[in-house]
Amino acid sequence: MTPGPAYCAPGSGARSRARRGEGELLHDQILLAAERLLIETGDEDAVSIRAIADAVGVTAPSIYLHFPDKETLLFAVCDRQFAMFDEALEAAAATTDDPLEALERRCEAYARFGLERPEAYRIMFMGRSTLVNRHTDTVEKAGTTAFNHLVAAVQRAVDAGVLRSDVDPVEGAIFLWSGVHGITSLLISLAAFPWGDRDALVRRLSRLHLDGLGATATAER
Amino acid sequence: MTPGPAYCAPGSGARSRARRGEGELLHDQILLAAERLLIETGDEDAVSIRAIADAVGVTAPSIYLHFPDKETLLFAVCDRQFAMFDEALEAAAATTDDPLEALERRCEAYARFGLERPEAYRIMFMGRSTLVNRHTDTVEKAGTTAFNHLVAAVQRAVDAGVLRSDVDPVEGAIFLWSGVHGITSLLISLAAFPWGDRDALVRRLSRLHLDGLGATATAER
DNA sequence: GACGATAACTTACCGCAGTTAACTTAGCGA
DNA sequence: TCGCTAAGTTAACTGCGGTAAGTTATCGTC
Repeated sequence: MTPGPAYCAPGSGARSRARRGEGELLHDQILLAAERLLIETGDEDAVSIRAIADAVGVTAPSIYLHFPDKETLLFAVCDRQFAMFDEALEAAAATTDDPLEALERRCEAYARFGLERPEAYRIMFMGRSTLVNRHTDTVEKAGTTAFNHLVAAVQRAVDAGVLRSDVDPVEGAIFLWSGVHGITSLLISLAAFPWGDRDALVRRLSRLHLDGLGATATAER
Repeated sequence: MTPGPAYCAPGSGARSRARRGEGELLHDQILLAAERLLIETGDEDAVSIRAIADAVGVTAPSIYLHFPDKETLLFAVCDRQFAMFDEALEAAAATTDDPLEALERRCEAYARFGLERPEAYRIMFMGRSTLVNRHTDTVEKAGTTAFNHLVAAVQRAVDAGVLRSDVDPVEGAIFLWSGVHGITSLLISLAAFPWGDRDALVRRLSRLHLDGLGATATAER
């Protein structure tokens, strides 16, 4: 919004032209530089083509040898950041045998992920639909596997009799997803609201969501 | 993102300079034109200072006689769009005497509002926190009253014995808010996801949320 | 070991964006 | 009628995403 000197780092300078057949090197360096800029500034707008090029030590048009446009580049950066998304959720769920506890830990891991990479999360899941739609492949890659895993996890909880037996696993998954996305998204955007302890809030809300699906208290609770 | 001719309408042309003391006229015309652009294009980026100025029939710098910068102008537009937000939720809740039903209708009205004004909703509740924070006054004006009303509504439901008695009204309100925001936000951003019938989905999810707060089935259910 | 094809860039430029400074014009009171 | 000043305009700045055309350096080949 506000103009002004956006990139100050005079470029690491050192970069020399890649050898023949190694043009893809720049591709990766661009991705890394853009990722670093996005994380450090926490501001999508600060990640300009020129800033990225400068950080890599190359001129702006060179970016377009490897990415068709800035949008695609940004989504590619987010794709990298989401690479471990599903794995993180699966890993969190795998830390317990209780299918209900597993769902809770999945929710907590989801929120943690979003809050650790707020700009990537915003770009992927909180953008204009016209923009997000233009990169359905990337967004689906980030979300579909995790969503299917969530559906399966809900199914397991239903099968185990710790959720109401009439819960449709897909609807239950949408319910949990929208719930945990809701709090993650609000925490990202309305950081100034008096949320109190974020982790505790996420835990309590996750538990309330599971209650909505008829969560049965298990022995150790 | 993609450059190109952003505003085609050659301006209604007709506008003539305001009389002395009536400079505020332009202020309102700018707001209205910006609002119209935002709604018609459904694209925040299409609402450029030049496009607004052109629509009003004035030159770009004139905008700055009435708004310090584009951000403030955009939030002022959203403020206008949110003017009826709380009223809409209160009106929806007032259509029933059942405090539980009232909460459901409140949730449905919330989602309906967000889906009817997606860009305003996105700017207010789904933006970068740094940006949203710069306009806390506007965002708080839009949200605080409605939130307090929600807290009171939860309290009434608890008092009526249709929600679990140990539900903290503030936490319950945050739970409902994040839940309905979650689905609203996802419907806005991930329009391509196979949600099925949106209204029905919102209703079912709202009901599930209330179940999470221990909603007791009332007679007519 | 010169040579030329071509991969890997750079230079120069376009139009649009938000914003500012300086200038002009029109209305009103004295 | 004069001059103050509110209500604008003109011209310009910098930075942005993106393109077209030119350059340079590396490589296989003769």
